[in-house]
Amino acid sequence: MAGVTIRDVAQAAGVSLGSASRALNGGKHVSARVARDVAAAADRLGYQPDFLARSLRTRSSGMVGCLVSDVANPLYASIVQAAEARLRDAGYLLVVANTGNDPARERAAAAAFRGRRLDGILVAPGSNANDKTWRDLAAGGAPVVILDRDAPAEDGEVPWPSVLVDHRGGARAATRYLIGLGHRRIALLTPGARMRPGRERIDGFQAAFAEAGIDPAGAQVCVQESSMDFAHGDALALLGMASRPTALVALGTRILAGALRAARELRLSVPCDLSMLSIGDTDLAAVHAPAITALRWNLEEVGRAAAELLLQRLRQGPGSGPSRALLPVDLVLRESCAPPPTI
Amino acid sequence: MAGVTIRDVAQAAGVSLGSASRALNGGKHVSARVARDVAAAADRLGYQPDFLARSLRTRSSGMVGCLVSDVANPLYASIVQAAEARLRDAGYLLVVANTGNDPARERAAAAAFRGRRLDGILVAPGSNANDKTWRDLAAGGAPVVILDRDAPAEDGEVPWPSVLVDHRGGARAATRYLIGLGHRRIALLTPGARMRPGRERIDGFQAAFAEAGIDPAGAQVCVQESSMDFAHGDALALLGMASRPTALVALGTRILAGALRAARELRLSVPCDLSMLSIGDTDLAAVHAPAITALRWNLEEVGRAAAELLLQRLRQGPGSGPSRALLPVDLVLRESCAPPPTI
DNA sequence: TTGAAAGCGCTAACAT
DNA sequence: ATGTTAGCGCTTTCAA
Repeated sequence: MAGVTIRDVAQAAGVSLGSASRALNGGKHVSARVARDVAAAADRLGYQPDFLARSLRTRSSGMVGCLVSDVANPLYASIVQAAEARLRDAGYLLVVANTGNDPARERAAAAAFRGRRLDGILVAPGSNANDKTWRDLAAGGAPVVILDRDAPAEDGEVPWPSVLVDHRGGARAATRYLIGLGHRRIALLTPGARMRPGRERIDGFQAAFAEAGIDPAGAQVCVQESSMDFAHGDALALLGMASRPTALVALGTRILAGALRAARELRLSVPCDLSMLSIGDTDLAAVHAPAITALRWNLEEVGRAAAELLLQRLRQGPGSGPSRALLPVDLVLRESCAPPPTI
Repeated sequence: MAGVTIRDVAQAAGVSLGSASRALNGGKHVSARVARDVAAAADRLGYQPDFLARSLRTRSSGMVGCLVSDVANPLYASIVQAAEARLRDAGYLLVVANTGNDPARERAAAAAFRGRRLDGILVAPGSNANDKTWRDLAAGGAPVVILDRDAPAEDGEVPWPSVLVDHRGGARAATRYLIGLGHRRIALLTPGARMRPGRERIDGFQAAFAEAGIDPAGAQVCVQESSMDFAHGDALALLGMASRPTALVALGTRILAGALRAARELRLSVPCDLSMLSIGDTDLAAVHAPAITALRWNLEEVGRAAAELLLQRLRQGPGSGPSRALLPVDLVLRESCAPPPTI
């Protein structure tokens, strides 16, 4: 059952090695009789082609790598899931590696990927520390698609294919909405100001204030790691201030949860005393009472678009097809935002 | 930079191909001078070994496959994450495939894994439909570790290595706790009665009733898919009954969320009117107000233990080391359970 | 210890 | 259209 080579099939079918190979693959330049006999023999013997050997010849492994900081993060999990689905349909296997945003681990993974001849890479770099690594990988012939991160600096050549989420537009719309409700002091709680998503959010947040011609001092940016305890402390401090923010915009599950807890402890009712807006439409936001108004973007679409961009290059070569996908962010109106209390 | 073969290294170091290979690997039967020269040459040329070619010889790819229904499910995401971490430390790459519990996709993935010569497999089968597939895989020399599922029937040979979670014990403890609080009508909302986790939970749930000598009619088992809308409808129906359950035990995020929403709509306050207990300690359970009492088990440990079981077999051969890990389930007491209302 | 040579299973170029 | 042959890059005999 196992260990049946194409040789055995050829022999059993009474044809040469080459004919068997041709019959098993495209089927071009093969007579009907040979095709039939080979197929029959392969079937009878339970022949399973050895992709490894094939890869060694064709210099293509039929595998794609995915490099993110942590697949257990729901943000990435959906991306990986969607990318895998699309790639599997195209016959590729997906290799995942968690980097924890550690440049050394990123490099190690890149080396492992190259050594296994992975055909392409989906990556969300944790910094620009490894720009050279990605450039080498791409130069080595494996297309690299960037996931919602800044692309490495150009060589003046083709742009890096990347899937970007319009965090800036989202933050701007959310802030504009709150300003429209009458809020003048709003705090943004987000992690990672160094990475694209955080930076763009802060940018959009501040842009909305500027556009509205409102005192920018009311736009509090509170950068922090994505931990509930930190968020809780920060929110507590923020809401304890003399002229406290009347609205909070908080990322994801942990930070949002910390902020909600702080509001509860301070006996601030949402949305009467405090408006709350979630960046990312998590289960928590949807289920909380009151339901939290949220910024939403399509995570599956990020993975799918990234896979698509990669497949395009895998089939048509580098530089083919569109090189960027920009995904919109929507504002989902719920019950957690209201005009600020009149003090 | 790229395309440097071991040949080039040997030539640059002025030694034979074989010597270079020996020097680059174990370094046994190699003189100090050769070792030094080869290392220097490899370094200077930026030699990157080709794992594919090596694999073809050694019949080992340095990769492990992981087959689950959906990596985006937080339950699996953490397992994958932890397994990847452990396997990476051991030099393996992790290939993931989502099966959606579809037997055909499971078989396709198994074939792809075998074709790529993956060294081992971590799998959570969606049914017993593919027992033969797993058996073939194992017979082909790739150890198969089962993740919290029923193992395929034995051949009378070595038992399948598997990592099991004590869902039965957990459900029993939770139910016992609710009974102790005075509840006599409790509903269990869980998906997948056909799979091990659901079956064991139902088992433990009913066992607790039997032990306590309570009318088993009070133990409502409500099997359903893991969707918020379904759960919401089911919970609504359940709580609208004349003698409604006074406590709900609900799985994970979606079902729990649906149940919570139903309770809110019915103006049933938790825990005064209705006790709520979560199977799985999700963010939602921890963050909800009131915080939800939950059954918790260590997902990372599932992945880590599975990787450990696999590595054991990869290194020592099949049948070596322990073949089962049984992980405990703890009851985390919070604020969502109280004695039933006196009607 | 070292070099030469075989071969892992396959595809592709070259004959026929 | 088919058979033959030459590798892909590496490890591993087998001699020396």
